[in-house]
Amino acid sequence: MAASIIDVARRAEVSTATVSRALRGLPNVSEATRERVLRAAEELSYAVSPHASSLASGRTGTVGVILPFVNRWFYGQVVAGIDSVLRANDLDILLYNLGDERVHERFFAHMPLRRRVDAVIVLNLPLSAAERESLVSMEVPVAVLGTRIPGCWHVSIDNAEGASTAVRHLINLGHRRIGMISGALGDSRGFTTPIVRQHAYRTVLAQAGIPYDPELEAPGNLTIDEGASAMAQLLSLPDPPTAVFAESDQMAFGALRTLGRMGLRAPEDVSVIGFDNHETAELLNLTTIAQPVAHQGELLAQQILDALSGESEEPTQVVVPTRLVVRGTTGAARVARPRNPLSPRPGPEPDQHSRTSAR
Amino acid sequence: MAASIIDVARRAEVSTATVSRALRGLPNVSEATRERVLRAAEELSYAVSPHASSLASGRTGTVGVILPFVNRWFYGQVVAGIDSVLRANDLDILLYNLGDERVHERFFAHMPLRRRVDAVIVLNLPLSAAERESLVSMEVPVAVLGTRIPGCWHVSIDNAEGASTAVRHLINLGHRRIGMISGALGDSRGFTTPIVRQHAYRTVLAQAGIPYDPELEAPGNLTIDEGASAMAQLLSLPDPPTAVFAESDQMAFGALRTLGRMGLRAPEDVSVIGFDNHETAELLNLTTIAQPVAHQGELLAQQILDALSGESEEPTQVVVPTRLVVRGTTGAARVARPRNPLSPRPGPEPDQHSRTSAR
DNA sequence: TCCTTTCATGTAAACGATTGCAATACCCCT
DNA sequence: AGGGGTATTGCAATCGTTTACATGAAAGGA
Repeated sequence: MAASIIDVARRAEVSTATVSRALRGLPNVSEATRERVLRAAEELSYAVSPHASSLASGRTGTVGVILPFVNRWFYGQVVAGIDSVLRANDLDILLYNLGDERVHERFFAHMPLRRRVDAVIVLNLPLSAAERESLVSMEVPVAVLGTRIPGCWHVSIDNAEGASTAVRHLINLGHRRIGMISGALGDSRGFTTPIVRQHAYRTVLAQAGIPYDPELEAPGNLTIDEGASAMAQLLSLPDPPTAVFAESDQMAFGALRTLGRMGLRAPEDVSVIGFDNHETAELLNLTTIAQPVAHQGELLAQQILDALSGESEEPTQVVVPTRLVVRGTTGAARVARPRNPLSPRPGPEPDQHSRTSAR
Repeated sequence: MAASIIDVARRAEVSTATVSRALRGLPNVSEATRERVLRAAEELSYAVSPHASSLASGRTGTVGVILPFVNRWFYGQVVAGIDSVLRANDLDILLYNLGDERVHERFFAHMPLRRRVDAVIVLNLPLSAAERESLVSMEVPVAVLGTRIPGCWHVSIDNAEGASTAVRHLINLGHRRIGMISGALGDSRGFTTPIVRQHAYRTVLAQAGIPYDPELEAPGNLTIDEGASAMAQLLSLPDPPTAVFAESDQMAFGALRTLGRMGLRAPEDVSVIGFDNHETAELLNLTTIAQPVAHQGELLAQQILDALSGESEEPTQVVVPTRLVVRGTTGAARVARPRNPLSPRPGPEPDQHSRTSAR
């Protein structure tokens, strides 16, 4: 059916070895021969069998990408970034969506990527120690987005810095009662990113001398709907926040929806800041912490290329900067104004801690 | 390094043939032997080499998915749908993003999927006749979303029906001057979906006796930004539309943004209806035509499974229904109201054509 | 008892490349 | 003319399975 290397060899009147060399542009093939082979291959519309090639050479020309969601904006962007640089180097993408817990378990039980890919890219997946172990035991370069794994390449943003900036932005606007919609998941799987951001939130508040109130932290699970209910929960507090930091834009969108449905406005009634700079953030005029999403994908892919080409390079770790994008949903705290139409409360006294931000 | 089938055979004291049969659950293996083999494989933590297996058997356990964008909501949803059913049947996904024109060309020049996948799923890609040809010449089942290709499996929505419903909705609300933001691309590649929807728009207008005005059709290229400028263009007409049908929600979002920035409101000043029921549509309260996106992915994958299992089934073609979702961005035409606060213009005289909708 | 089935297993030939090594041819020096 | 490189090319082993076919044993029937 499809022509094999033997057919090409016969037609070009050389051995299969020469065909192989000629086709892959290896040296030590005379120009005349190479042309003859190329022509023969062309005439037979020959294409190498990737499986045979992989079997013989050990290389697969494929990179496995494992991630928790394919249908979320963030991951789509990252994959697009990965794809663009991998494709340019003729590497294919084998996609593994491990969102479902059982799929996740099966994946690590059988390791279907074993001998199947030249490298692996892991996007933001919470992995147990044993799972990390089996990942590195595949003996191929692994690049990880988000969490750091010893021996693996690594790309991430500075989540602590980004979250701190967000909270500081609110504090600088005069807010003292600052809520947070966290991405801590209901299920047991531990994404680390939300935790880091949450920690930064607490730290910055503490630095500003604002007492910690666990009621101000509502879990949102990173979705619009959950963000909406989290906001509803926060607003139902006896002393609701005047500003809210949502750990993701999606949750911030939900928060804005709740606000709208309750007849409240941002930033007049409640300031809202998100995280990601989702494509819709501009549309909704959401203040947020921007991170270069697709670019992180490109960086991961580039690391893979480095690992694959460079003989014995050490894994690098790159941290890309975040950026505060001020739009319309954050504004000065109402306390700063003479009249305080909503939910009057005792203004907390400035305390003894140092404070860097202006009031 | 990694154990091979020979190691397992040795340890279980059988031949590799028996190992192969035992491991794949083929009949004609005694229970005792099967257990022995399973144990040996377990102890060596043996995993079959997919490449060797593919080479020998001809099956790859992989399905190629080719699409024009990975980072757009629609495609993410579809891929998620595909993934869920393919994964459940232990088929892997090889992702090909052919958004870039040069990548597209290279793809069809080299056919890198040839002998590499058991089936192909094509998402909404505009293909030339020659390209369709090379696709079917791969001799594997092909399932296509959107356009119909002879000999291929097919899933789509009824675009004409959906678009007609959208336009009829506006007409029923009393609108006579109805603009359209079309997805017709600037570049030469011909996605068929936008064209079908555009055609339906014209047809329904004609049926309602509304004269055709090419100025009311603005190209939007399916993005938020382009949708925004298309809306700006429509609003700058001497006689701007009172309602706009955007061929995609993304473009509708852009349209809403333009409206907002110009101080206009939907539906009071201009009614807007989109298409897709994008996750953000609910957030923005956008009236739209809903289509089951992820479900279409599942259907495509299911077709592939049918094609792969069923011996000689004929390709099926399934059309899934769309649904009008009325939200807050469409409302009765202003003309129906006594006062007309914005952009007064010469009310077009009722013309001689038949008219079904109330004024 | 002998012949025919049926079942379990082994043998060895694909599958379609890559690649280390050997072999040849050619060139340049001395 | 002879010797040592160097650039081309071919040979054949190898990668790790699957599978058609052969073999042999056990079982069943007449």
